[in-house]
Amino acid sequence: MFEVTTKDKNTRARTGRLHTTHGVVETPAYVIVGTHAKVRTLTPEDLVTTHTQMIIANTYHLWQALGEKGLGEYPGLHQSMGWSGSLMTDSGGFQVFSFGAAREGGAGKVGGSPRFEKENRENRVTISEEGVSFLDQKGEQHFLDAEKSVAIQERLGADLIVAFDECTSPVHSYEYTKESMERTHRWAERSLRARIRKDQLMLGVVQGGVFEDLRRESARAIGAMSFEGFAIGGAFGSSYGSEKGDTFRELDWTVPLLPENRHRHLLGIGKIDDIFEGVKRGIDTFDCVIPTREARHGALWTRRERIDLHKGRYQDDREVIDSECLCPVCGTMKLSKGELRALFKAENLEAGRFATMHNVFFFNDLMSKIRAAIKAGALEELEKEYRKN
RNA sequence: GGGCAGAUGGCGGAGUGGACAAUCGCACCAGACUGUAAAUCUGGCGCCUUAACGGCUACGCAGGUUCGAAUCCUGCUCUGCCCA
Repeated sequence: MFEVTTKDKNTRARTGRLHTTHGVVETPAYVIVGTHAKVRTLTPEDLVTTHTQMIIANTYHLWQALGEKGLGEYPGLHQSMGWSGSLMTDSGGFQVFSFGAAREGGAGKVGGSPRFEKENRENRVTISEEGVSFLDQKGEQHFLDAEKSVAIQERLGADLIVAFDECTSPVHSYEYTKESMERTHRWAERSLRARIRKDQLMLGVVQGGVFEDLRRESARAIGAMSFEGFAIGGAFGSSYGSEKGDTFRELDWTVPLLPENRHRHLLGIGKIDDIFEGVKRGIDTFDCVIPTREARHGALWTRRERIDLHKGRYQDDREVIDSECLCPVCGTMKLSKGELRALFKAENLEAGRFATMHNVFFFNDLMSKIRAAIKAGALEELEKEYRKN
């Protein structure tokens, strides 16, 4: 159940409370990614000290890791992770893209170039009306469809689950995107029908790529279904990161067509600027690997800059990452950039953990400040503090 | 004093007559990362040139052999080990 608690006067931004079986998520909120039922490098205690409200795990990866037998005996994500807060699982729909079109198309879902140029790049996914067949590295096929995705998600036991969908690529044609979207709508209905448990919330996923009429059509279709909430997924393509005007136009097209009093999630986004853009367009929750992955890669987010600790200039830096930050690393340990850099250089695994703690705290703190700003009618001022240009 | 081994780009360390400005690793520089096949990947890394399959200078120093030498020869300098 979701309730809107405050509405911004100038934008579609709002604060809210998402009630799950494991508590209340104050929104707007950042959902921290823990694909394999673990937020990489962090302990369960770290999740608490970083003020994490909700974590998202992944259906496809856990299904593959656990197997049918493992799933049957699985104690549930909460117990497995030692996490008593709110959890969600993605449906596996993103893997339809990341193992499929992303590999052969050479595009990320937000445009751009292939990330691993040397790897073999054949599409390992076969999509049909029924579902999706994934070819693993041993050459075996694994079939996932709406019913199976929901069944797995019910076994995993997150508070919030996602209807099975196909995440399309920004380089997909209009014709393909339309065909895929319509199929995703059918999968959405199948996902709803496949539910057995009553204690989980389910999000339907709006697709439609970068095409306005498809996005609107998808928002209307998915928005009319009996989901507890809605997610916006797929390609943002050319709109993403553009300098002017059209940034997140997909949200302008879709959010107004979704039920006002239900939860809205933006799948797989984002960075600081994206968060503000999303919040202003009425998004309640976000999930993204940026805080955790970039932390492991040595990149630290602060209000003023993004610090790449691998740079030699931080070798003898005695300052903490961010003197204003109250995270365990900056506020309590007071670890300097030079010290943290040394840990990275020594390949000490604590480096990734400390960096992740900082970034996760940072994004959770950003959301907290956004909530306060919306309530105070000061969202614009807050945004200026975080966006220098 | 004698014997042996070795001196290569910021460091380590390949190369032992042409395809070497020189494998590779580290360090460094730049970039990427957005529902995680990612604690990862890409590019650069002698100097000049916007750049180059362009020019220049280079493999301890000085000569020599050769069409051609980081690679062979001679001497020198230095370093390590061994014997006196």
